[in-house]
Amino acid sequence: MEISKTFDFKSAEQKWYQHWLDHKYFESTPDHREPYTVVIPPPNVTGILHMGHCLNNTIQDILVRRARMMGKNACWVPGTDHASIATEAKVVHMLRERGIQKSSLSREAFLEYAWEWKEKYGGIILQQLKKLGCSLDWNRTSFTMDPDYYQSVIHVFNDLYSKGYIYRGKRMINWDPRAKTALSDEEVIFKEVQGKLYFLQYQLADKEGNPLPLENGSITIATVRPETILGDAAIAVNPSDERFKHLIGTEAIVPLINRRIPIIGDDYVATDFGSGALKITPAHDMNDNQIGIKHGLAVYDILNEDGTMSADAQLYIGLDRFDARKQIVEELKSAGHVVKIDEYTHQVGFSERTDVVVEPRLSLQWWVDMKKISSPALNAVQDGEINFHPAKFKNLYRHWMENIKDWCISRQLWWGHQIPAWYDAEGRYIVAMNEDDAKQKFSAMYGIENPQLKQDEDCLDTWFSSWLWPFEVFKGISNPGNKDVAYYYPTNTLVTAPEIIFFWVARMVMAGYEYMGEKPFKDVYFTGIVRDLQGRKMSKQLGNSPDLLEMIDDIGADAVRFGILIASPAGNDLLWDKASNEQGRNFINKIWNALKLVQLWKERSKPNLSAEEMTLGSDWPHEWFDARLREVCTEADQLMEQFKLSEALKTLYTLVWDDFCSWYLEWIKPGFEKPMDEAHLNKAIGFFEILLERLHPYMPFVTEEMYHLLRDDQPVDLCVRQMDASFIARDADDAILKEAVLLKSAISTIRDARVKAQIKNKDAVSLFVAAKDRSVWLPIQELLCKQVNAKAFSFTDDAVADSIQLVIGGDKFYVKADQVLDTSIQRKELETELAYFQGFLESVEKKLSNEKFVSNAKQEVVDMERKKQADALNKIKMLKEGLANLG
RNA sequence: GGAACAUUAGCUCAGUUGGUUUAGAGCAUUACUUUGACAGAGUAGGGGUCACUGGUUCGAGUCCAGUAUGUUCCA
Repeated sequence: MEISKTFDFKSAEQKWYQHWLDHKYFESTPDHREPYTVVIPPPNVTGILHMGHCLNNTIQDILVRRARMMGKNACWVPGTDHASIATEAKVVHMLRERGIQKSSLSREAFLEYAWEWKEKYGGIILQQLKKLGCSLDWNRTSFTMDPDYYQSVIHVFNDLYSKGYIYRGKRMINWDPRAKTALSDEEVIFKEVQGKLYFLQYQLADKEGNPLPLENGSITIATVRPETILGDAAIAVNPSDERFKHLIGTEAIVPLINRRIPIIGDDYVATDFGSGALKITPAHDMNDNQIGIKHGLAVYDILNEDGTMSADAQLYIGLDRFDARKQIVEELKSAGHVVKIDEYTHQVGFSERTDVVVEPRLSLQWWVDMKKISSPALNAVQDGEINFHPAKFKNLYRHWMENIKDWCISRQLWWGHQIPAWYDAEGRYIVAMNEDDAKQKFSAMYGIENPQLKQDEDCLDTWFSSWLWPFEVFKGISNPGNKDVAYYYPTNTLVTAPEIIFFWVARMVMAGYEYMGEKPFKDVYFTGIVRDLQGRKMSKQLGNSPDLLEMIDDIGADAVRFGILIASPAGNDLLWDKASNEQGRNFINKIWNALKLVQLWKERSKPNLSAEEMTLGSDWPHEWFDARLREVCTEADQLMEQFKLSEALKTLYTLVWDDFCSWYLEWIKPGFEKPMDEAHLNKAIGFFEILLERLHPYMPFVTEEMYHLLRDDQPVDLCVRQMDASFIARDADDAILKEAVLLKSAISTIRDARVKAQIKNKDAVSLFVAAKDRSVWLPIQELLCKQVNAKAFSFTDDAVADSIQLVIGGDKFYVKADQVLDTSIQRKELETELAYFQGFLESVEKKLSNEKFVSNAKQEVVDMERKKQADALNKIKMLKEGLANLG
């Protein structure tokens, strides 16, 4: 068959992915085999494929394809996350383009648009994963807002509530005073703002709490929001601060409203910022709120929903916060409280939606009491029931789990799972599965017939649904104990990014134990963050993320997979560069050319060659490659077990490029215009198939294509070919591996000597060996001569005149050419080498003459040093002889 | 502010309980050779006081302490 000059990835990718789908290779149903289950970290339904996905899903595909070829029932479940914030933003954007305001719509109408958007644009990313070659079981595609999934989320909320694990509580949130809504942290955009830092003087109070005149002492605080002093509950100083230490326990007076507030000590206060004294406003600052809780301070909420001053502020009631700021500064100035005003640049949060300054504000939210469900999840990782790769994340996980904070699960959004709580007009509420259930429960609890109830407007945090993912994709909650969940759960490996270890991984572990009584996965592989060459995280904002689909189109999915993986050390971030794709493409080109060579041989092959036709008599190269293949595959398997995917691929890369292409194929190559022995050829094809099989999980398309080109009657597709476990299990033959090491080094050394002595390639040389053990050279002498263009090989006991002397494997080698040798380069080489060994010998002898070393070090270490000494001495002797021999 | 992790050749990284030929690989780079599988291949070379400062030890890239820098997560 005619083979194209290069691999045509475009047609191959299209052809083989469809072929695999047609043959249902990716579909899994429970059977007698051991399952290997992976659930995809569901990408946002709004998402498009970027480099992070590429890395993450390439790794999963490698694991899944490998498991499939190793006799497991591999099941990789695809799906998407409804991503409430991101999706709602997209929908709002779409509506705006159509001239519709979200606020003008009812919840139902808005959700209709949202579903319309989801059906039309959602899940593009799943189609893109096909381009990458991902072997997902598409029949199992899940979505976190599928009807069953939705019900399961509601069920879990009810269940946790009834167990007392969910409660309502006040929390500081980001408030958008224009939209009159809470914002998630992700919706707050921080901008650097040139503002003013006001230094304000508070009078101190006497024992009765009456203000002392300013001349009798005062305390100065610094603030950028002077209007908030109306909400002050305390002044805090650092207890180690000599300037203020003595004031702790006394009181100060809030200017203008004359509120008495305590002066407290807290380590939180930075002594070198502002004046060193910090006003505490628990209702309007995140950190102040924490300090307020810690010290049991009063809370004065001075702002209304729309950002105007509230009655609690006492002054400027109904005035906008910024107007209030201007006025209060003037009043404070005239009352003599302003010490100075500095220019000050700081970060201010703005609403992504309305671009107004966000106010921190206290509000009622739903919470999960994490301490109640976290302990099995902590233990599972500590005890190695679940393994993290790399293990360093275990510490991070433990630290977080031991200091776990309650989880705020309500979000002021519509797209998502609506919180299943119903309220009456008086604010009494009930948690239930649905409205009827709620009415019934409410009547029973409060003794009210036919209550008028309204469901909570908010929806649940997206993670409150995705933490059920590993079992709910198998309907573990909506259809408990079904065949699928029993078979596939717990899953095997989760591949995800370390930044969501708390948001997602830890919570899945908790949910797994809470609802399945069992861990959700055995291993967690954390990928690195993909960065550009400047070390910046790849992101949409920076625009430094390459267009993945364009890249696949350009260079092929296999090259992209190779490129991202080879650059990806286990657990470290990777600096990705287009050049690694090129390395992938070059590698594909290399194996493609190996195929072309084998194809060429096929055309010239015949059985039972005559003596003249034969280039190579022995089977030695095949025996060696067989042993080498097993040795390297074992090594690669071990690396895979340790989740060192990148290194495993490097190992196979070297096996193919060096051992197979550079050595093995060269060794069995027939002489110019000579035929190929059919038996040799079949051996080579057999090895080639195993190499393709090993590479398939990493580069599925090119390997499948080549596998079929290698033999047109393949009994199965490579995608589902089963790796021969017994092949690997056999121990590699050590003797032949050692012979090969000797052969390779002999070839390299002699080739080097030929170059240095400027012997032309076509000029044959004669080899003489003064061997201590002649038998080691016998099996490899034929190949050695073939590879270095030697016409004769003989043993000798004496030095050979006018030759180049080399040392290979401890034996003296003489290379003799027919023409006069240029020995100048050779001489220089020998002298450099001699200097090296003399320096080396010196360092070894220094060590050995150190009595403390000889008496304290382990015997074997000392012996090793003695051996080094002896070897070096021997080497030096031979080098000197070599120099003498050059004349 | 707290915590975790990292720092080894131009780049990306290995380096297992401290000793295995005066630090290894891939990519990149340079020189030479070759052009009958190879948008190339072969051979060789250059390039590192293993971030810094101390300490433990006969011996430290490896262990300990501190410093610096970077990254991430949490505030």
